[in-house]
Amino acid sequence: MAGAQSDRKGATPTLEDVARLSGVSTATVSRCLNFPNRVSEAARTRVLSAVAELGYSPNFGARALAAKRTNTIGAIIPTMENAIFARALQAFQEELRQNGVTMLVASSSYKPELEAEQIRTLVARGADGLLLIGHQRDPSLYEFLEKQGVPVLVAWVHDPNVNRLSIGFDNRAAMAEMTREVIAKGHHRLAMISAETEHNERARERIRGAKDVLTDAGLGGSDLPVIETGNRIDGGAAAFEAHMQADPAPTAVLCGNDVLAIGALAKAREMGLAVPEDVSITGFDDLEIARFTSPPMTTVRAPHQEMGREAAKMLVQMVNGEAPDQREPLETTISLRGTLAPPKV
Amino acid sequence: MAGAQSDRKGATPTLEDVARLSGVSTATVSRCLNFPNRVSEAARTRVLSAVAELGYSPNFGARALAAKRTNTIGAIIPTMENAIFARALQAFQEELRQNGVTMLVASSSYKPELEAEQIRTLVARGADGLLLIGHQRDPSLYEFLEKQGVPVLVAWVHDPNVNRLSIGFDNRAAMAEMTREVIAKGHHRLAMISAETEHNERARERIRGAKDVLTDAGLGGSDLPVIETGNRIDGGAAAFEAHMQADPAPTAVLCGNDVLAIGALAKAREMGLAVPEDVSITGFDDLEIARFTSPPMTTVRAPHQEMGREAAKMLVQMVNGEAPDQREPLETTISLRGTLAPPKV
DNA sequence: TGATTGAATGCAAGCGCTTACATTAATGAT
DNA sequence: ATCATTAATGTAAGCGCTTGCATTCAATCA
Repeated sequence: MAGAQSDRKGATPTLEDVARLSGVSTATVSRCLNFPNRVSEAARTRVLSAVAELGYSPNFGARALAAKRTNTIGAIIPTMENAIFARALQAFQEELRQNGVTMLVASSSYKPELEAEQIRTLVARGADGLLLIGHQRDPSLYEFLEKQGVPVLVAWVHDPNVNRLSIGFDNRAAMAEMTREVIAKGHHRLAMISAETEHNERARERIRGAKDVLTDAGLGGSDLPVIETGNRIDGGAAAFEAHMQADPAPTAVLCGNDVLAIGALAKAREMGLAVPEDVSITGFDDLEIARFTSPPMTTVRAPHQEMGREAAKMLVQMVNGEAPDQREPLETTISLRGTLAPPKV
Repeated sequence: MAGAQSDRKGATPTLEDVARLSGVSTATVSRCLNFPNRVSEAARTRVLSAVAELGYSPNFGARALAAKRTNTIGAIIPTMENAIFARALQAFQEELRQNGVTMLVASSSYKPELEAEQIRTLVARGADGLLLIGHQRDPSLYEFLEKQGVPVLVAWVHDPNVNRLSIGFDNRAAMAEMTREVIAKGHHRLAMISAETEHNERARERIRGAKDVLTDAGLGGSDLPVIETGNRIDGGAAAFEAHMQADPAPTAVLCGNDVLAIGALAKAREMGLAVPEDVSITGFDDLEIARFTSPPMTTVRAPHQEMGREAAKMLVQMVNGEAPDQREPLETTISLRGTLAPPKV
């Protein structure tokens, strides 16, 4: 009765149907599909035409079960609502697709417990590898992944002190460079608006970068007023307002990212403060909109698309059992635009 | 020898290991995990503690193969870079998660061929159901999905003339309402900036909505100047500039979405035109940033999160073989803010 | 010519789970 | 006490694919 059940018309064709139609064994069909050059030319053409004729498409579950591999890579990002992750992810997905692997995304809303759950879910779903943002998370998660044999790549950071493959830029150095630009304009009283740092090393590193430079310049880095807030425009606006209550008020406000900076800029306008005459504002990320604010935003440009693409390449290697080299940090640049100028005298 | 291979320590535990440890059959373990109330209290506690002790987690491929179901739902959106899809997707994912289903996303970059490929990929990957944006696509794709038995839900539109389950709002009516607001302010010369309409019925419907109202008001709807452009800020800026070359120039520019409107607004400023004194601008979507532009943007608010959440609920029903009712269109509202005012006399 | 080799293929044993069906135990109705 | 009914569990047959090993056959070598 072999094959009787798959003879029913209408049923999804199986490997066996293809084998029967092309007059070879299922093993040959399987090999033909997975390692085309392991079968003879003749067999290959017969199989391929049978595949086309039947409209055969391999069953994912069966393949995963037998091959112990799903050709799926998971990505967990803090939020989809920030264009910056979206853009990197888009590039990541495109590159994966070219390699025949599918992306599984989840977002953690910046919550570690949720992220832990997502990690377990994606692993249970058979992700062959995982892309995570930032190194910081409970060590037991890394142990879990190690035990499960799921390779991990960490993106968005570059920290030579951590011995784990990553692809990213140096958040601390980037913010330091921006801070140097700011004090080079003659600012002495700075303030900073940051994303919440508790579970976010990128945010912390950016603050450190700013403080480093201020300290070196004898401007008391440890005294830098920093307000942490959620990554939303209104959070940036509120923090800016709070900073400007200080007396004397800062002449420049560094923002940990563009979303916060846009909020700050909007609030400045609302408060009747001219930017950059009364106060300078800087961002980080270089979202598309940064070129269209009024005045256009001075911000840090990080190569998000490149990061996504490279991440995909590395991860593909990793799930294939190769060990890619740790990359050098990606370059960031300062986009000098209208929101930064010397302070009034 | 049963189970000999899974006795090796270190290997991932299987259902059989759990069964052995808890002294029941694999069938009982399986039932306990999938339908807890089909097994006795006693068995349940034993099984559950065995699961915990072994750190058992079901094998995805095996489960998919045996159950012919993956508990995965695919979503294909035009782009991740627009916050509006991201927000809906986030809500969609959250709701799915609560129902134990995982989301598989792909983005098509507004390209039909790419979308077709993504649809096939997601189906091959075992998606139990699919969320798609808009009705418009090659009929053969719908046939394919039908043949594969994969239920589809279409979001972002509500068209009573199409006999296919959908969740969304009435793009045409929403834009009509906005247009009515505009002419109620006394505008006679309008222009419109739209996303590219070729494969985008939402964009087309919005244009129609505007024209409907103008025609009814005796303002020659069919003469409405419309410029189509890519969904980017700079596209909106360029289109705005082009519209303003007309003589006489329009006194109000309707934009098909907020991204375009932000571009228009930025260009107006650059051209030295005051908004809303010299020209009114309206958007569509109500992105977070719409409240923070200068002046704040008058736009159409659509309930994206609700749409995402409802879509998830409906799709979960659908993959469970239930047939949810077609929902009424979701309500849109006009957010009247600063970019709309009567024209100068 | 016979032995050796390697490429191409086939055979068949799983991969780990679900579920139809069979079996047993417990309950209630008569 | 008897039988029908229901609840709980077990048995075992797949689900559709991959892959180790065995087999075949033609080419190559001594």
